[in-house]
Amino acid sequence: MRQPQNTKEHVLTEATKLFNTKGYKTTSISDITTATGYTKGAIYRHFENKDALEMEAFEKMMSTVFTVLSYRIKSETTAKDKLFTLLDMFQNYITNPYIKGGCPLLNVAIEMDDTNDPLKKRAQKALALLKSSIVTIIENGKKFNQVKSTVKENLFATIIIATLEGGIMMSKLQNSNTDISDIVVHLKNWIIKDILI
Amino acid sequence: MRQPQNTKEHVLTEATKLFNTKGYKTTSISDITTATGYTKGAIYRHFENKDALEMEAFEKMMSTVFTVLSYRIKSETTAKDKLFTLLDMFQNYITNPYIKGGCPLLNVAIEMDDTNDPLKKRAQKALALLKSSIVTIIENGKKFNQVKSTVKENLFATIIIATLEGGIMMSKLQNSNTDISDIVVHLKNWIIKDILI
DNA sequence: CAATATAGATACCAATTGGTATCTTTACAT
DNA sequence: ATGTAAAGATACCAATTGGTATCTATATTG
Repeated sequence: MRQPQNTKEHVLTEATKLFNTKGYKTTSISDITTATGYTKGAIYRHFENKDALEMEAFEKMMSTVFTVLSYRIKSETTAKDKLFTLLDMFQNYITNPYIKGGCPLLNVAIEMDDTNDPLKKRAQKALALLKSSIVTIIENGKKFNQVKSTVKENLFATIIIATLEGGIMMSKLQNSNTDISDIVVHLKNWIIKDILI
Repeated sequence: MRQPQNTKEHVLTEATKLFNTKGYKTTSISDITTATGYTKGAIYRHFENKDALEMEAFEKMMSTVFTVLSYRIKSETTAKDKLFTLLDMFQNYITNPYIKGGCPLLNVAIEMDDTNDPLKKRAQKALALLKSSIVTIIENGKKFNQVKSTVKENLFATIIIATLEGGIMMSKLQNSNTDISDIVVHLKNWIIKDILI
């Protein structure tokens, strides 16, 4: 009864780390008890079951990342600055990680193969949200004559996300940041050359 | 004693399917016994342990894919045709899969977090091989005046792979082929516009 | 200060895990 | 046809899995 809210947060924080590095299904409850120092009894008081813990952990990661992301994007005024901020955040997420283990979205997308997995459905929503925020930047950029009218916003968003996520995969596999860094530079050059007016 | 070679191949084939969809660590030996109809005794006669099975399964996937890939690339003469063939093969691997579950390289890269995991090391080699075959295409393309001399072959290879793999991830997450298809079209246009002479 | 509700610890559960020892069956060489 | 060696089946193992029932300790409310 000491600080239940604190306990839950602590469990969630450690579980998040483990899920994003070891994987969701391969992280056991006892992995979490040893990481937190709490017992099963404590964990199951705060989470109905392991699935619920997984979901809350993923949701925590996404919400923190999207909160910062949307704040930073709103702080910028031009389409260029908004896009570059987004790219920088992706790069920074890998080179100077707040949570280790790479992109949570990518990790869930690869680990969950079952179409009906609630976690997969949640990840689909997250991807859609990320995509739509890029689409919005382009749409507004067109309005204010900062982005070429020929740019297809949906395709653009797809390419940006795919290239970043692929770069994250390569960096993760090779334990090196060069790939994701090179890719961000390339995407910036491409945006300047072919996207912006 | 019926057909030991056949049995091993059968086990390997089913294990491969399971590993590439369910995941390596989350696929149990009994998953494989039910998929093949064989018993544990049969499996452990052909494979020293589960790790060895995982490794052989991954190696099988990579070797078949690289065999076809290098054959097809060699069949083409120009840098453009070689690159387009490679892109088409990636797209086809997803839209009309020989093995379901997406790219084996991507799957292993995300699932294996332990740097010393032999499977991860094997995947690193596979990525290096894929990269080098793209680099070679560009190098030869330059020699024969088909590719702009300003193209940085290593960066080019990184971008191609990252974008493809990211597209595969997106298609896998959304159970749709539109992303990977759109991305292949985009990469072809980019190659024509900025890479080829 | 006492009563109550609840956070967390302990001890268990059946099911499943990777793995092994052993038994049976089958193909093939003699 | 028969003996042998290897292929595969059966039956087990300890360890671990997610989960639960219950017990204890503690913070808050009256």
